[in-house]
Amino acid sequence: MKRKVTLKHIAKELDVSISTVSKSLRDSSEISEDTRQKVQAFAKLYNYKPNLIALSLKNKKTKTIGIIIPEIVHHFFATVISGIENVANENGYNVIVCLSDESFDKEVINMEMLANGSIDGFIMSLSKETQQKKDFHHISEVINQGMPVVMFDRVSNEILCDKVIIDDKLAAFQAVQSLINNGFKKIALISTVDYVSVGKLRTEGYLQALSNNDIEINEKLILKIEDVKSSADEIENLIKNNDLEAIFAVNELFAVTAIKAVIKQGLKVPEDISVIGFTDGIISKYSSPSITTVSQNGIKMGGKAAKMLIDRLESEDEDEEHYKTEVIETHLVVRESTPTL
Amino acid sequence: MKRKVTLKHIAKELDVSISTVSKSLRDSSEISEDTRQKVQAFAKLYNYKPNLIALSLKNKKTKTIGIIIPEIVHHFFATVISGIENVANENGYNVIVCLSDESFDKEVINMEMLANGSIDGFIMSLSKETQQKKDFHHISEVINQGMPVVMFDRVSNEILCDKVIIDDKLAAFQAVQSLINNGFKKIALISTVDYVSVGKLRTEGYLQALSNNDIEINEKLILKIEDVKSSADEIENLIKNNDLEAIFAVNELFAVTAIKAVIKQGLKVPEDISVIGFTDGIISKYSSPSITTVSQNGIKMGGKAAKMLIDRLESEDEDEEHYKTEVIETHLVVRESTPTL
DNA sequence: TTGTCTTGCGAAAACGTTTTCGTGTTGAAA
DNA sequence: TTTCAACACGAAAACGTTTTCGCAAGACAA
Repeated sequence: MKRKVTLKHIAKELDVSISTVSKSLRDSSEISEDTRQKVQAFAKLYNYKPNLIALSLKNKKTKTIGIIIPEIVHHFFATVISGIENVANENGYNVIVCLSDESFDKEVINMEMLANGSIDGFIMSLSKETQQKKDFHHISEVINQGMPVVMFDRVSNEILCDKVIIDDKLAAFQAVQSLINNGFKKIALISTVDYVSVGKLRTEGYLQALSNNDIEINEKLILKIEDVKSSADEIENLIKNNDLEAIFAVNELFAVTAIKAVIKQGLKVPEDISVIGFTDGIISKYSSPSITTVSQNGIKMGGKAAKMLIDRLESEDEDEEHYKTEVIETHLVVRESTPTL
Repeated sequence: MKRKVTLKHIAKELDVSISTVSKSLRDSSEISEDTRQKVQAFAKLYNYKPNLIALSLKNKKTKTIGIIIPEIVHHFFATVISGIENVANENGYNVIVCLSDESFDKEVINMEMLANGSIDGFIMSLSKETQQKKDFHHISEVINQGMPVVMFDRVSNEILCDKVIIDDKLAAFQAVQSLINNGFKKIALISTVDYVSVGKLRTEGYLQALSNNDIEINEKLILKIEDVKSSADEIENLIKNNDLEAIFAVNELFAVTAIKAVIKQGLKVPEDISVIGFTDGIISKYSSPSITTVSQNGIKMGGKAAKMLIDRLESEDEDEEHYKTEVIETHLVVRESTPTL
């Protein structure tokens, strides 16, 4: 077991100073050709690699991006990480991932932990609890210390920083409009509780589409799921008690659960009831029937977020306070759960 | 924008030495009650938090675990990360995630990068390319430098280190045996190419089950998928050209693709053909029909791996060379794609 | 001989900690 | 009065870098 070799070791071995070694390795013109070659050869032989922690301390830069997301066993968030990682790597950055588990406290703890020197900037999506409490002090504190933050998907207007989102309302609107274009009028909505920002926006899109087409809004057709565990039963009741033509679900899980419920009633998708979901993940693709859904490109979102963060990190001129919000375009992926137009 | 406050700032402001500040904050008995309180009050007021990078450099410990996996948009790997993160967090560790993208080169680069001080130890699963090349020098090098490595799932016998696996062969054997118990004899296998260690082992389990029950092995019923893109067609042909009773697939994707192919042939699952998959992920759960599958508990695997790594990191006594391989138990989750027993 | 310029290298500071050791001041015991 | 311990604190080293500055030796010109 040979320990890692440092500049000091090399210096001692070659009987020169640490400075000389450092300069030699960085091809400084201060050092004679002779010495330089000798040092470089030795360093290569012993596989010298500079200690990144020491560099971080010296440069006050870690070349590491902190990611804080609610969960990772979730197709969308996984794709976002993948997108971030890609762009980060291309630019010589690593990513350190923390999970808030939808908990406010864990989000705060993780942020404070990482903010103490471990990373150069954050990319994050709010936990449900944080959105509910509307307490963002931990985030503004970090921003105040001069550490850039990029938020994605679950963002808040109360925080000034760069953001990457999709136009949830518009996307939902378009999805519901496509159902209306198919001649459907009795369209149910399966959404989340309102404090989840994206759930709320997608609900707004649904309402907008109906009212734009002079379809009366029927509260009985709107289901807001609080607890995922009981969602299957609630959805079954929704279908049983209403003579539906179509269902718009704000995520994949609700969509596939709806389809299973429809089938359980002895009805067929899409012949009897059409279903559109949100997020083009594994489930939508491999469900039977496969699910027509709004695709939100997580890879692109993550990539964009990483790019924005790195740009800000590497722009010397502190042209701050000029925050941008990027909107990633969505589109409807038509599959088997809706009639083909 | 107030910069982070350091010991030096506090020392200057209170007109004492840095040592005094440090000791005060650590409640050293060397410092008078008076000074201690003064310093602590000031530190609290200015929200002092020690710089973790400086601590890492001093202590030669980063309290960070490096994870290297082939991909993250993959339910199993995501659950493993989740399991690791959980245990790591409980023990005051962070995790830094790198993706090899199934590429040997990326795996090497990522490892070398992290090995230079950024982390205390690795948890990893081999990329396909690495398994194919059988080149593990980057891993043994790291181990040689005294950095502990824990491998999971895709491991290699050529590397001596702690490992966490499932008994792939046994699990596959049991799955196929359960099909045989149902009276099936014409059982197809959909597997990966052999250099993927788990694919190979699961194939062995399949073969073992057949031969244990004196069922002749029919090479035509064994499909080894090289390229995922063409898998759907290959699987369709397999089903079309053989009068199958059951299918055992070595992963979720192959299982769900098989089901779709069966349905496309106008046949029914499980009435005409039964299907068993491997890995209890999103797909198996939400497919229609839902899929009977071998569950490999990723959370548990990740948690175990993290525990093994942390134990090794924190055991002062270097009782090395005493590596363990933990086997996580699996079990068959029976769902709709097989007859109920 | 003196002064100046280059070349080649080393000393030291800096990043932010912790910790060991040294030291000056008290107060009390001898 | 002297001696010694206890107390309270500071100086400095250490972790591994990079970089600024200084310095010695030699070359060369005046």
